[in-house]
Amino acid sequence: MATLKDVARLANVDVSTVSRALNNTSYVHPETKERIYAAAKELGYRPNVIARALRQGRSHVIGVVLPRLHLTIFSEILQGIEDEAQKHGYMTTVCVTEDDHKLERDRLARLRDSGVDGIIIAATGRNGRILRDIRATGVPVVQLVRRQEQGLSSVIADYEACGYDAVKYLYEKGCRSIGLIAGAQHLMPYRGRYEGYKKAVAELGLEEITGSCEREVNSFGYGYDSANLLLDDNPELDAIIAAVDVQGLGAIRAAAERGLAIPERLRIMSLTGHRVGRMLETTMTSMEMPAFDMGASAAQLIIDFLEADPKFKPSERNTSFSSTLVERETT
Amino acid sequence: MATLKDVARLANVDVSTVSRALNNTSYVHPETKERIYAAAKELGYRPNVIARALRQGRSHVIGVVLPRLHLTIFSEILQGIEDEAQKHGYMTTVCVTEDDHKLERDRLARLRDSGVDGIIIAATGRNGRILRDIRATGVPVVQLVRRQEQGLSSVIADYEACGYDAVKYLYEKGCRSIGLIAGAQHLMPYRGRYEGYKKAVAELGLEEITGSCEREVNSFGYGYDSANLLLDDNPELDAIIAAVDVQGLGAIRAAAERGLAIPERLRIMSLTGHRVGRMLETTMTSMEMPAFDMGASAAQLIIDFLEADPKFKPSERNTSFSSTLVERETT
DNA sequence: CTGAAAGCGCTTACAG
DNA sequence: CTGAAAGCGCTTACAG
Repeated sequence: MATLKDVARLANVDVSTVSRALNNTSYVHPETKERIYAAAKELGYRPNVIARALRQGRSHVIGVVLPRLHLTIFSEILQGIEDEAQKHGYMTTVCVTEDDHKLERDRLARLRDSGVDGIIIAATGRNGRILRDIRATGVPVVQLVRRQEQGLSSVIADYEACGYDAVKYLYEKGCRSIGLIAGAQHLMPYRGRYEGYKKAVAELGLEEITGSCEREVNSFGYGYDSANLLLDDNPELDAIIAAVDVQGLGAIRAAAERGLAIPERLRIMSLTGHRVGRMLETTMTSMEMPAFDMGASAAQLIIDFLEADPKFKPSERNTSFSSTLVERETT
Repeated sequence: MATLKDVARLANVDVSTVSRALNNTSYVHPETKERIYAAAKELGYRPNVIARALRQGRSHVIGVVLPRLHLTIFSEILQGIEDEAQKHGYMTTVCVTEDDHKLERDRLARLRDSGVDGIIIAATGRNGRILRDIRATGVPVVQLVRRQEQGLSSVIADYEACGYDAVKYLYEKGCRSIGLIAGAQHLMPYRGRYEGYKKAVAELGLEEITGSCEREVNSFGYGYDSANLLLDDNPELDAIIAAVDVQGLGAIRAAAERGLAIPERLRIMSLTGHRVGRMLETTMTSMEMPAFDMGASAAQLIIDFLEADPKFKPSERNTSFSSTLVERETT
């Protein structure tokens, strides 16, 4: 690979001049510039980003830490992050934690040591100390989807409204026995959805019916088992609200196995719609959050911070997006 | 952040000694070592990987280029890659191309310039030249899933056997009019599956019935439209083979809309099973490739190359994995 | 067994 | 408008 030095030699100038010309970082005589560009082109010069990173103390890499990608909203969110990052010349490096806080800790350590410029994370909520330590060294950290920590910026959706609106919607459809697959209550999205559900159920004078099980929360099995428990305990149940789409798939499957007609006998919906809901034998009603925009927004937050004047670094910011109900066949 | 220099000062030795002690790269007196470890610990020293990368000319990052992650086998494959990479101290940076060769070209350029040590790619097949150029600079390149180029190592599945076995299986189930959703014939997995299908159909004396449409190939819509075309043109059709799961979802949906009972009236299966097949209202039969292992194997190939003695760099290697039929409810 | 020096490829004050 | 020099934080021959 050709280096700055090679270009400098060919163009008959100093490396510093080449650097200035190529980066447009200060005035260079047009003729000199011309020569430099020609030389760079001839040699197929590509700047060594590692050397640049070392010198500038900036790697132009954003670390992204997510629980999982497959069959979750996170793969759509990630697209938003990458899109925004690429636009501004940043690369992205993604770590998947499976919601295991030890894995998460390990990945965060690696990211820190690998010199990422910023971190976007949908956290387990068990590594707040590390996140704050990282933040304290000047590396911006943005919480995504889950606002688990105080003092760190965040981009989330309005989960409480999701839960609330879903109940109201199902009530209007005629449902009077509405079950919620509750999820992990130490994670704010699940907690928020439950709070909204609870509020609506109370307002409507309905019974609170929630179910959960011991399996990994963001999974088909969790939805399947929880739906079965709900249906066992509440034979009169006429609606199930799942927190996320894969849980909804599990609930649909459970209903199918029991021969419960959807939506006539049992209505099912998810509070975190993503693409899969539209692709089913019976398409699934869901609350859809603007996943792509949320990802882009998180990346924007990081980049704003990084590109800001060191004297005026933006402070903590918390953004909440609204979800919208998309009606399909399961209700 | 503490640097080597800080540690050296505290331990009263030269930075070079600290480096040797911390990296175990040559004998250091036990007592000195002790002092150095203590100093490093006290300062919370973390090596600056960017500086190390610049000095060693190795970044310990593997670039991964994939068409997409959502609802494809690639998310499982990626887990295999990351698992293997992490084990050997490599990070991974993932780019998604949407099978757009311009995007792919751009991402490859970025990866090259960002100094990745190796590249794993499921390519569009339109940037062979660039891939070979990258390979020529000593950066190992492994083709994954799609073996589009000669002269570059690859990890694939036996697509032809998949197509062949699927037809034989359906024939044994009593099917005599078996349609194939063909997919993009310039991509080797689709081509291979078609060849296997063709061979089996010929052996069995059946009619060759294939369908395709103009949409993005790895999508629900492609499966949905193709299935509808197949069913319009061949009312007697009693089986549909989809290349990938999302196409299968599309076919299931199309059948459901037409009121065709699955599997009694129409059998449907996919040749690239991943997790979603088990999560459906009617679970889907599929050929399952060992996705995780394939990813791990690709990463292994890259790492073997990188860790090998410069004088004995391993040469091109092509690995093919077998798929296994998993029978579910759609057949 | 350890130190001093060179250098990876850049950028950026500092002169002039 | 451009050059010379320093330095980012490491590693690694080279001496001794």
